Amino acid sequence: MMPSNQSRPLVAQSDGTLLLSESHPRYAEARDILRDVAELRKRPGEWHTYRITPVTLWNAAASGWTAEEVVANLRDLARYGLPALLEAEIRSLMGRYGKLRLVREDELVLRSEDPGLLREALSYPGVDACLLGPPACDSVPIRPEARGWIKRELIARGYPIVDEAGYRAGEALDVELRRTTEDGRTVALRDYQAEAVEAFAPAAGGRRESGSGVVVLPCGAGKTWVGMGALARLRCETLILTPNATSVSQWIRELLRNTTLRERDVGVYAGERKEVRPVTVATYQILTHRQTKDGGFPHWKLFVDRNWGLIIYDEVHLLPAPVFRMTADLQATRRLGLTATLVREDGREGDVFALIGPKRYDAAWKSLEREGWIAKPTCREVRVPLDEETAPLYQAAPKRARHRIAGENPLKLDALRRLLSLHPERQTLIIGQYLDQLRFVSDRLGLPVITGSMPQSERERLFDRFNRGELNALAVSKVANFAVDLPDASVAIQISGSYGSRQEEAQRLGRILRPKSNGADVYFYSLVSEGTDEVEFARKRQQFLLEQGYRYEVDRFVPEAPSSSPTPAPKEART
DNA sequence: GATTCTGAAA
DNA sequence: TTCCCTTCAGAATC
Repeated sequence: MMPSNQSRPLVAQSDGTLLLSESHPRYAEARDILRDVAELRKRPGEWHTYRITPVTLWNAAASGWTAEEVVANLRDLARYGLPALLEAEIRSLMGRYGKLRLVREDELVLRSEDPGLLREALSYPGVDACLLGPPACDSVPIRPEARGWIKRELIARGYPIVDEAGYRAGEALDVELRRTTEDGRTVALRDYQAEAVEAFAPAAGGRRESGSGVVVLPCGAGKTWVGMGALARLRCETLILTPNATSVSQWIRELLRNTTLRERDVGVYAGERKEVRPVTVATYQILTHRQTKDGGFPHWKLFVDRNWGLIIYDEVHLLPAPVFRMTADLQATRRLGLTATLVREDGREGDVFALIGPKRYDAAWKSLEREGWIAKPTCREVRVPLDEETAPLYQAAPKRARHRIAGENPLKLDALRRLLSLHPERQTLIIGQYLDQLRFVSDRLGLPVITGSMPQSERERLFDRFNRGELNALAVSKVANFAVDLPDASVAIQISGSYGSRQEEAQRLGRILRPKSNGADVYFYSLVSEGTDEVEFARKRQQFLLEQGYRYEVDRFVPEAPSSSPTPAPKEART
């Protein structure tokens, strides 16, 4: 029998760091709880590092957790107890959630049953400019235009505001999901998509503060369907914002195919076309475009051109700062954020929470995989040594230049050849960061390479050949991060990547996650130069996928000595 | 009038 | 911290 202190899987530190033992029998139970109340930071081996932050606690509170439940669960899991400091922090932060509420009375009012808390919150500089009149003991009238500003400002200071002031209905729109598409396929939301719509906009009344917030779904799980479901539920004129033009046409196509909207109801506001229709799809880019350096934002009027009842923010983790600013002024309009990850590289999770809303629904990648909605990937990191010429070059190079030398390690070509030979029948994408390297690889392997400078028409020709199986492998640059219409492959090999972008890693894996017609598993390889900074960068990039429950195995590529007979690379699996 | 090219911004 | 891709707008070219 285990000693009693070994019977618990978690070590909790007073700064909010939580260490979870992977091999512990209660690991799965603990992981499911930490998913709701903390975020995973590192997963290097036996001990997984989680972190509790104010935003993770408030998201937990928004989805119904009480401080008492969080404390009780952590206590039950913590091997050496829950540090008093951390417990106090959890109680204090979560205790504040719901204590400050924005409500609509005759006017917009910030209300609290805790006069001390309200006084504290109002004491911060700038807050008095938001007030419409003098504060009473338990409430204070707020200027309607300051609704977003005050939420954002106070959350940054540790005071979350629950917004129950409701939303304008927007112009009504007669729209529903079709029963079947024109080519006869049945239109229906999957269970998790319907649950997400329900969590965002409950059918009958429901919680007054829902109707704004974020739905988290993995790539390929059909986020547009959640958007269409919300549209059909709320039946109002809707503005949809997306990160790029490909995604704009995808939204338009899906809306026409699966809802009762007709062509004249749906508009594109991007590039050449500036249509404003009952449902309008625009890019973030056009909204943030400015004529001159000091000029305003000429396209912002789109936000008020019509009486939108709903704004959908696709890929909300990419929302640019200026659109955040604009969104602060639009708090009376319902907002739906869609994303595969709430994590932002710029650390503005608090802005998403305050200005779009709390997390309303979150489907774990792993559970969708079990149900067959996304493919099951095998992820391998392959360590490739530097050759005799490159190693001294790397050592001598200034720190800044090293990443590129490691990324372009010529031995990666041999490793690539070997990986390709493992899956000769599979459609394979080779994804890289440097155009020089991609051209080198494509030249040696006799493959076409697609980069940003290739015209769209030519890309499509290559995609067609790839989809028809005339081409087994295709090298692609960073276009892979953006082009939504990239064909389906079942093997992806990453030969170089940018400095630790978790976002990018998820996108690239997403390229192969669409379920295969034959139900086949898929493979994701990442080539990393051994003994270089790339190892650390790769670790950082992998973080998000590890958080979703994927694991990477580490192999070492052993180049064949030119004279000796070829031997297979010894495999050394690590976690 | 439509297209391709170019530069700036992020 | 670089490299890369995308987008917008206006100019050049057919």
